[in-house]
Amino acid sequence: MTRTSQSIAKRAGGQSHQRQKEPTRRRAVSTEVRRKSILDAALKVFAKHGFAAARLDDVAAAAGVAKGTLYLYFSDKEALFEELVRNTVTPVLAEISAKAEADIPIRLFLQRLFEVFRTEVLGTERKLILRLVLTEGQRFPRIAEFYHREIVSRGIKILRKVARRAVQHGELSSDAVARFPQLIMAPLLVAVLWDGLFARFDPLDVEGLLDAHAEILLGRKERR
Amino acid sequence: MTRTSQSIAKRAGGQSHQRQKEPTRRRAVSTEVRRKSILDAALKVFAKHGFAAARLDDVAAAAGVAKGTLYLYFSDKEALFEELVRNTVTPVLAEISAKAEADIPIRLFLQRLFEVFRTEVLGTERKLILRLVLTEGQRFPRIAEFYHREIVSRGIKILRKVARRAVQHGELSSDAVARFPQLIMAPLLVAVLWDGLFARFDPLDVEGLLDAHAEILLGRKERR
Amino acid sequence: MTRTSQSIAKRAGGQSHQRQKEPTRRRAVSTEVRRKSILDAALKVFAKHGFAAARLDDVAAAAGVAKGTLYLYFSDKEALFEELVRNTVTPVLAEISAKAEADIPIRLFLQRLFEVFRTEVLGTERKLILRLVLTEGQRFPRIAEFYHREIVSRGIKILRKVARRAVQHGELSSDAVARFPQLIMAPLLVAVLWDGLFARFDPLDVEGLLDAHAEILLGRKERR
Amino acid sequence: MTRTSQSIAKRAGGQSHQRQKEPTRRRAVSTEVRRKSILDAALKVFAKHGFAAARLDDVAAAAGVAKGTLYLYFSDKEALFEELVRNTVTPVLAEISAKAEADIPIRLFLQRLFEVFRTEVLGTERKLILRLVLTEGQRFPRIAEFYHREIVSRGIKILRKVARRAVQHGELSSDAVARFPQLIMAPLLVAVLWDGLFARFDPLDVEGLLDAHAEILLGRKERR
DNA sequence: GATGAATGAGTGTTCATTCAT
DNA sequence: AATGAATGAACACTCATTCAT
Repeated sequence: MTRTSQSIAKRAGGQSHQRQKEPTRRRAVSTEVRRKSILDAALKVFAKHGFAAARLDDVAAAAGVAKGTLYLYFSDKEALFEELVRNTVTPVLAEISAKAEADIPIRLFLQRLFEVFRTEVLGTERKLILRLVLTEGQRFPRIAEFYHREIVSRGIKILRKVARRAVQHGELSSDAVARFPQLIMAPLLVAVLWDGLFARFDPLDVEGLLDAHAEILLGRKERR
Repeated sequence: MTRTSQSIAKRAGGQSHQRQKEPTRRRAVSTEVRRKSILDAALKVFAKHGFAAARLDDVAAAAGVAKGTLYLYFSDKEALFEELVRNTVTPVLAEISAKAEADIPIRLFLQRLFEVFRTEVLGTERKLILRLVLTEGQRFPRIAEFYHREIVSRGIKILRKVARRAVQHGELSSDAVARFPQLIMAPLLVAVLWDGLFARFDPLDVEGLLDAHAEILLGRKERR
Repeated sequence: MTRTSQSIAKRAGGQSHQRQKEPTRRRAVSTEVRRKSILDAALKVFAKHGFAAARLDDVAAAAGVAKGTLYLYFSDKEALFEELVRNTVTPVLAEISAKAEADIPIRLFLQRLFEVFRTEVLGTERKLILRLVLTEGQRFPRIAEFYHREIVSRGIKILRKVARRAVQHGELSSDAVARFPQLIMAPLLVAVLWDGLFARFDPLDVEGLLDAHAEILLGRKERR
Repeated sequence: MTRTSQSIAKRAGGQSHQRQKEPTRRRAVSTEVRRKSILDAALKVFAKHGFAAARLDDVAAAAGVAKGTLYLYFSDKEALFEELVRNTVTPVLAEISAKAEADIPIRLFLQRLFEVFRTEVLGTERKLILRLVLTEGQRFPRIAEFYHREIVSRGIKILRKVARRAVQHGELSSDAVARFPQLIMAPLLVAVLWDGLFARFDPLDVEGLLDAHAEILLGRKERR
């Protein structure tokens, strides 16, 4: 229930044997490493089976630790899942945000946004996280809220700003996208979902999809 | 594995028009009614907790039947879930298809499509089914495949036809939508997901979203 | 729990419609036939799965009646099982008894006893009943007691009489068999058990076994 | 079907003579002890109710462990039952075999065989195992096969060897027993069955029975 | 009498969580 | 900190029995 893992804090105390800094620091490193390996393992297992059907046994096995060890790093299954989302999620946004600051044409912005999404999300484990948020978020209000606060609303703000500027610059003929920046992201999410649902028997040409999407958003054919 | 012995004939089937005996008809009706009430209950429970976390006890209670009764109608939890999707899914498409047959302007078609989606999906339990397909489909290949075959691929075909016609009629300036009809549906799916994830603290103006979407697709402001 | 089946008794009463003898008698016949077919089915199913693992669904299906019908003939699963044993068991003994009455040499008696056992027990469904008694009897005191009273103790009495006579006639050199007539039957039971346990991969030459057994009992080689 | 994740290494295995760490050895011991207590409990419960009607709840309770613990030691109910048989079964044979090696007169051999059987089987829990094999073996082909391979066929081989030697030595006037060593064991099995079925109201004088049996086999009265 | 849909107590099995080592 | 054996609540599924028709 507590969303912070317990034992890490404890680390300072205990330790009757009077160890000097060396081992402590070594421990500290190894602690972070272990924590990371647990989260990696958890991502694999949660992505494959979903939250409810995922077994902590499998997570522990995949992480190469004992089951009890999980509870030294995360208070329970839910906390592990929530931390998983919190951990993997943030950095991408910064990148996009950075691209938006520069006063580039929206055509270029979209091109880069989609490119980043393709390489940094679809091509990586972030795709799994995103899918987990979409599929499990409803049952995890804290995750939904966190994701909305940290990612969605920020992303929307950025997109809206870019769109407004494009309208002002005459790059976009309507403010539709500025009012509903979700329209920019919708096909990206669909790509993620399609990949999980139908890719097996009907793969999606994501690049083509995003090109077409940009074309529509910009109201004309893009040259690439 | 399962050694089912008791079992009720699946669905009334042919409905041989005029059965003579009262009891038969009464049974048949009552059987269909009960089946329906189980599916209704299942939808509620699955939609709320997801497949894995849903308890058949709750389904039975919500349906007002004993737990064992579920097994007279569905061989196991998975079968119940799959039938749930199969049962609720089909009719909407017909409606949309009908609208597409008439040689109406794409502007009008989109308007009606979105209207049907808002009233017949978002406003009903179909929203829950759709969400279940999106969130659980990955773990239920049969459901994903069924849904793709019966709904998605058909829907895409219809949309593509409409889009092609619109291109020929000069209503659309590019064939982007014809190549990726998913772009038409993407915001609708996002609306469903948003509703489940963020509506609590950041409700989405679906009508506004869809208007803006139409505006973008058509490349100009719509008058409504 | 009641060891008599209920509904058969009821048959006399009820019947508001005033039927004459004809239908009643027809019913009576059909009742007995049905009862028999249920017992036949029960034997198959109990013999295959044992009492606890046998399913009344299967019994009903094999008997060609509805599940509820079983309860018109037998008060519950136990009663059905007990009646099964009671019904099939008795007649063989009479035959053996008959053979014993005649003042035949023990050599001949044994030869005939084994022959009857081979043809009337091992070759028939009685083998299954006997095996059921041996395997399930411990959990069904009433069956064990019934079987002991009706079959075992009577059989022992007969065998003892025959053995005593043989001792008096000098056909047997010791009264060992007269004291423990079980020794005559032991290989027969072993044959039944062996058949169920090991016959698949190590069939038993029952005829050879019984010949050898007779040879030992009589203290010399038999000519056949 | 089963997705066992926790699992304790089956049996200590090689017992690598000298382990250094206390805890390892303590665990090992305690593990073996617990395993044994579960098997003991299982024997009681299976012997009383038979396999199908035995409840693992009862086994766990009798073993003084939680129900889940059973699954740390045995993959499922069947495995528990099979291991039960495998575990308890072997040692007796060695004893008998040992007695057979010595070139003792068959009269003595039988005397000792019966004695061992009375004290080491009838007087112990092995009686229960033997009875379980006889009563449940038909439904457990692996058990039947195992028992045949490990016990029955070996036992028969030993008995046959002894019998042949006795024939050669003129101790037995016929080779009947050599051809069908089952005839030696039959009364022993009958004793086990009788004990379970009829002992309540008609106890069997096993010693007398076996004496009489030896007398018949040897063709003359034994002096004891 | 006969049916078979409905019941619900009962049971094998799983798995998140704890805790002695 | 780490382990992994132990726990026991939880849950899917079964099947003897009932009863309305």
